[in-house]
Amino acid sequence: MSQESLHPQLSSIEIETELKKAGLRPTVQRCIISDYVLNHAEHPSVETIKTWVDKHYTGISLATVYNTVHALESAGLVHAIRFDHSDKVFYDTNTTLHHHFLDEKTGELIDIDPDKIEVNAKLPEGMSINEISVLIRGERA
Amino acid sequence: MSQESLHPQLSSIEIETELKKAGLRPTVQRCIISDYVLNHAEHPSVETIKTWVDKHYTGISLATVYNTVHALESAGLVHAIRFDHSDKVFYDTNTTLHHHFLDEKTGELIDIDPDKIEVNAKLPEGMSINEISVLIRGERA
DNA sequence: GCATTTTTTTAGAATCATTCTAAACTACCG
DNA sequence: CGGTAGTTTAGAATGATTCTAAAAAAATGC
Ligand SMILES: [Mn+2]
Ligand SMILES: [Mn+2]
Ligand SMILES: [Zn+2]
Ligand SMILES: [Zn+2]
Repeated sequence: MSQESLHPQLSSIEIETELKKAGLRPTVQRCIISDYVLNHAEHPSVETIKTWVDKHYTGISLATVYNTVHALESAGLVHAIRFDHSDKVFYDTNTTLHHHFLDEKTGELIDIDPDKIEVNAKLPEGMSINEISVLIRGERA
Repeated sequence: MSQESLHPQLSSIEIETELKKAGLRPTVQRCIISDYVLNHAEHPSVETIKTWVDKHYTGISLATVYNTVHALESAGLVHAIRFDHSDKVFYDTNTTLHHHFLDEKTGELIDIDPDKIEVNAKLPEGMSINEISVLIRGERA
């Protein structure tokens, strides 16, 4: 199974649809940012997004990048995640439960399908589980 | 097995010893802060530490709290950790590999002994594992 | 002990990520 | 059109953290 199967990419047309569905006007800025975040990036930070946007377009403000990721988050299209190795927030396109592999050499963060990781927890009495997330640190050949 | 068994507490005397062993002078400020962090707190943030310190002593600066947790971190006596639910760094006294349970009601973060959680990962070719950490979100009765 | 040197502490400034504000702009609607 | 609501924007504000440079304390050497 390829990596992409975890991240079904939306076409540019579908971006507009998703934005509208979420009650957001598909403005030119939102479409550009959302297309990058939802279709082309993996776990980007706001800085990553802004850098990409600046390289490909002109005049999109940092405030709009923040506004847009917040809007996408409220719409449930991305999740905000944090890791020990950075003080930045990363945005995860994959909003279904999954795990992560952090390549400690490159800093790359890779999704791991939940059925690739089996977790068996014997918790103390009275602890109920809502969600389990696993972070594996390692290296890729 | 009690929670404490995961966090062998050092006596106040041992704090001085640990600081010296790490090449740090056991100054009064460092002893106070380190005793709180290593013996009495669990996963405190700098804010938590400063608040506690201010309540029990006078004239210890925020800069010294930062300096001290950084010194403890360099000495390997604590680990810095971050979670999705907060933009603050938390300091973990338990420097051996272990997992965490986050009580989503109270925000409390509880250590889970690694032999209470079994993880079985089938990673793609070429990914080697250095470390696995599990975060369980849920509620305590 | 006292002078010298080194380490530590400190207040406040600086930085960095993020959020807020308020004004300019754009889209939609009657 | 003209009004209204939604959006973008620059820059200010905030909050966590780091830096700076000077004062204080501790160690060292006579
Ligand atoms: Mn990034
Ligand atoms: Mn705290
Ligand atoms: Zn992911
Ligand atoms: Zn812990």
